[in-house]
Amino acid sequence: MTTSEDQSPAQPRGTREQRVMLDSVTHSTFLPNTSFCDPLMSWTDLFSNEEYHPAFEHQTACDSYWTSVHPEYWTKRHVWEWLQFCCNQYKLDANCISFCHFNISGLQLCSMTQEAFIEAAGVCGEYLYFILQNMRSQGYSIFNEPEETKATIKDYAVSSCLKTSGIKSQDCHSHSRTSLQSSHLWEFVRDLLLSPEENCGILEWEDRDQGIFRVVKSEALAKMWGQRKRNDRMTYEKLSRALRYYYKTGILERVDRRLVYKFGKNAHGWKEDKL
DNA sequence: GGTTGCTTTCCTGGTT
DNA sequence: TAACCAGGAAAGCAAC
Repeated sequence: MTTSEDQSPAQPRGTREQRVMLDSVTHSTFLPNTSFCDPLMSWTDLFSNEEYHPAFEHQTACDSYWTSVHPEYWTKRHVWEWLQFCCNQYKLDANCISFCHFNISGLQLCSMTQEAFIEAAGVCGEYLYFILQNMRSQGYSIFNEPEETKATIKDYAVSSCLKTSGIKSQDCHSHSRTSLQSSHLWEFVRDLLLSPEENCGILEWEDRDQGIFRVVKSEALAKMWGQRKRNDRMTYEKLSRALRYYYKTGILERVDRRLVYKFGKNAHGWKEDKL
C-alpha cells in the first residue's frame, strides 16, 4: 500500500524546514564567507561540535558575555549566545533557524537585512531581526521587561504580517489573509494553500474553484502545524480530528476521498473573489 | 471566576 | 497491516 508521503518520490526526504535549511545553505549568497556546516545541525550540536571550535580560536576564554557588548562588536560566540538566549526567552523554535547563517560576527549580523534574517530563520527570523534592531536602537533595556518585550514582538509580528509573502498591506489588515501567523487551523491550511513558497507541495488544490484541496504530505502538514502551535506531539491523526470538527461549523465539507477536504460556506479567503 | 469557542488528546470502530 | 476516516468524550487553553 502506498501512503501520501510515498507519492512524490522526486522530493528529497526530510521535513520542509530541513529542505529549506539545506537549500539556504546551498544557495547562500549574502554571507559568502560563511563556512559550510551540516544544515540540519541544531545549535546545541553546532555549539558543542569540536569541528566548529576553531571558529572561536581568536577568542579567549575570558570573552565577556554578549549582553555586555554592543551587537556590532559581538564575536561569533556572542552571536550564538544571543541566538540561544532568544530561543529560550521567546520560545522560538530552534529547528527553524539555520545556524550556519549565523556563524558570523556581530558586525556582519548587524548588516543583515530583514530578508536575510527571514531566509536564515523563517518566521523566527523576523523576531530575531526585530529583537536585534531594538537592541541596537534601545540598548539592552529590551531584556528588562520580558513580558512587555514578548507583547511588543507579538504586535510586531502581526503588524509586519509577513511582508515577504508579497501580500499588500491592505490585504493583511482587512482579511488577515496569507498571514501564516493564523491561530486557527483552517486559516493555517488556507494560507498554506495560498502561499506556494511556504507550501512546498504539502497541500495542493484539486479544484480551486470549488475549494477542494488534497493533503499531499500529511506528516509534514502535522509537523508544520505542531511547530506553529509549539506542540511537538502533533500528529496527522490529531490534526485531521480538528479538521473534521470543521464539518459541524460549515468551514469544511466532507469529500468522500482520502486526504481530500473542501472549504465550506463559512470558510472565507480561500478564493480571490470571496475575500 | 464562569462561559465560550477552539484545539488537543484519547478512544473505538470502520474503510481503504 | 498500516494509514486514514468518523465521531464521541473529556480536557486544556485563551479570550471575553
